[in-house]
Amino acid sequence: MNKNEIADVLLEIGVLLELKGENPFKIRAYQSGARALEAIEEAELARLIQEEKLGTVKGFGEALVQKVTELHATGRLDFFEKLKASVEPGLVEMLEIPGLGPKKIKVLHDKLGIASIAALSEACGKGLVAELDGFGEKTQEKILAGIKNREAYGRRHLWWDARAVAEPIVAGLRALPVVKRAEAAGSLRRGLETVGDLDFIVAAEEVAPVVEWFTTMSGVKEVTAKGETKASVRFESGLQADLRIVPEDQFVFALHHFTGSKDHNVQLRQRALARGLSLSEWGLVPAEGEGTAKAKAEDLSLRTRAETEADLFAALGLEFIPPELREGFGEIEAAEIHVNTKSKSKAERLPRLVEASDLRGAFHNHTTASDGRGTLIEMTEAAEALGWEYLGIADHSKASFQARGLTEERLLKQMEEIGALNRSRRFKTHVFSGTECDILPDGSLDFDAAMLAQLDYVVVSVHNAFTQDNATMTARIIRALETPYVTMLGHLTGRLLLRREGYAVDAEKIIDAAIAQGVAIELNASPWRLDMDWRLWRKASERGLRCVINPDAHDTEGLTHVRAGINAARKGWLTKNDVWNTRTLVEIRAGLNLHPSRAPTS
DNA sequence: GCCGTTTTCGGCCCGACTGTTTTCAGTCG
Repeated sequence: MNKNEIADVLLEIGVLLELKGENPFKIRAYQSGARALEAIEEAELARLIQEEKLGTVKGFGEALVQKVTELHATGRLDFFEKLKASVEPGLVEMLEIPGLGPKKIKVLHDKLGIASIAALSEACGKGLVAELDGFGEKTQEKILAGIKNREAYGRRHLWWDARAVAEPIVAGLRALPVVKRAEAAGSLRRGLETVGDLDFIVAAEEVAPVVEWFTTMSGVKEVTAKGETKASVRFESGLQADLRIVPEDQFVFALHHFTGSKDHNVQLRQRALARGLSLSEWGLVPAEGEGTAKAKAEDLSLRTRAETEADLFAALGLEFIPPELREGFGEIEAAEIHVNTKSKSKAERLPRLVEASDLRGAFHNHTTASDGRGTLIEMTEAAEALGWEYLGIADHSKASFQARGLTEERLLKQMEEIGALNRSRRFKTHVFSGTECDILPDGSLDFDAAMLAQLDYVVVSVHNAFTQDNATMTARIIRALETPYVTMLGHLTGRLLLRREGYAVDAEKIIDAAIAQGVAIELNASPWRLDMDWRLWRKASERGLRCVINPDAHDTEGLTHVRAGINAARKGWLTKNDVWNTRTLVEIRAGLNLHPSRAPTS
């Protein structure tokens, strides 16, 4: 079993133990074990198990070492099988209903024999749930509403779509006269690829006008809560938005708290405690002494002052941690301020993250020649408007028939057009001639070497036979990477967020092959791809993998998707130096090793 | 189940909200 599969088992064990009413700290141990596992590389895990050193990794004690070792070797775990058999599968699903946790589910199961959402819905309809001890009419109604909402709005939303909703709201809040500060928090601010709901934190002199504006803004379908300090609304799309209003001197603490992630917050609070401080959304105060943290936070003399999040981190001996890194994947250790920073290796320090303004172009873009909706001229014009020094055109190859893939003849014709456009000097942006060449099911390419050699660069991607097994697909892609003239691999897994799982691949083997061949892997910035996943980039980049952020644009608007790619790159700890298309035109030309017939004209 | 500059036991992040309750348990973020 590979490490991700093992991590999934540990998480599932956590859920099952929760339903059994186990000690919450035991459950947390399984969850943090799963998280720690995700941060280890496959080969590293194999080595640790082989050398019996897994126990030296934080979070793995005797019990987890034994379980992980067994899963790794045999793919089976007796403890897990027995546990699974002892819990009705329908109960797991019931956890997804808001307001229902393990305790209530246990009562429902023990007293009414309910073991599925359907049975629960029926029991609520008959009024049986309201009669249980600890339940009531309100709870019953809330459960019914939760079941209905789950069907209607149970899904997450693309970061790109959520951002489009959130940006005007932040602008609108800031424009209110009583508002001092306003920010979007939550997973949106962390740049996560999908977002559950929106969180807005506002510092204001008066609450009522802010709540009024928020609950009556356009697009609001339903006001789900409206109180003294907060309000919640739901939009037509099903997206929910929460507003929290705090006094100005608490703004930074609330913003940090609601930006999360949960793991990051837990770790930061532990760090605070180790320094005799208590951190909450109210402030940073001494942990010792009388009264709650909230009460102490109201005493200005006790509270650490923070104008910015940087102040908050500094009070805990840390550099500012950009929101994108706050996932609990080692950012706090990396942010520790050492008197002698040379005592930390590069990998242990907080990186200076790549920024949107660092990009000077991109390589994977389509035109009307294949399935794009912008012409070569339109796309170049748009790239110039973005200030790009270069634009790579990589239309589909002939095997992608459904996308009007180009034959050799059509591709040669397009190369001539691009050459003519460059020579005309109509645009400041230089256009590179490339292809998004299909990787055929056996790993050979859709164009032969003679054709590929004439291009400025070659992107290779999988567009068919998605159902091949992991080993076949991995070998297929590696064979393609080993073909001469290949510059970069397109979308590693072919996933479509919230719609389709990626095809099965061994990402680490492919990364190794790419590094060995000096081939780049793309970070496909299309908001519904963001593939290769940010969770893989940090390690891959440390090992020397070259990243290219490509929008995979199918129209002029699509070029702006690089912003989503920048987000993902930042979440993957990438610096400007790690991303190839931050290089200048001159550097890129040198790096492409262009065919003599296509030598630069300037 | 994990962990230790109070170390082999007794802790484990913190607080709000909700609904059901007369003092709090469960859930959520």
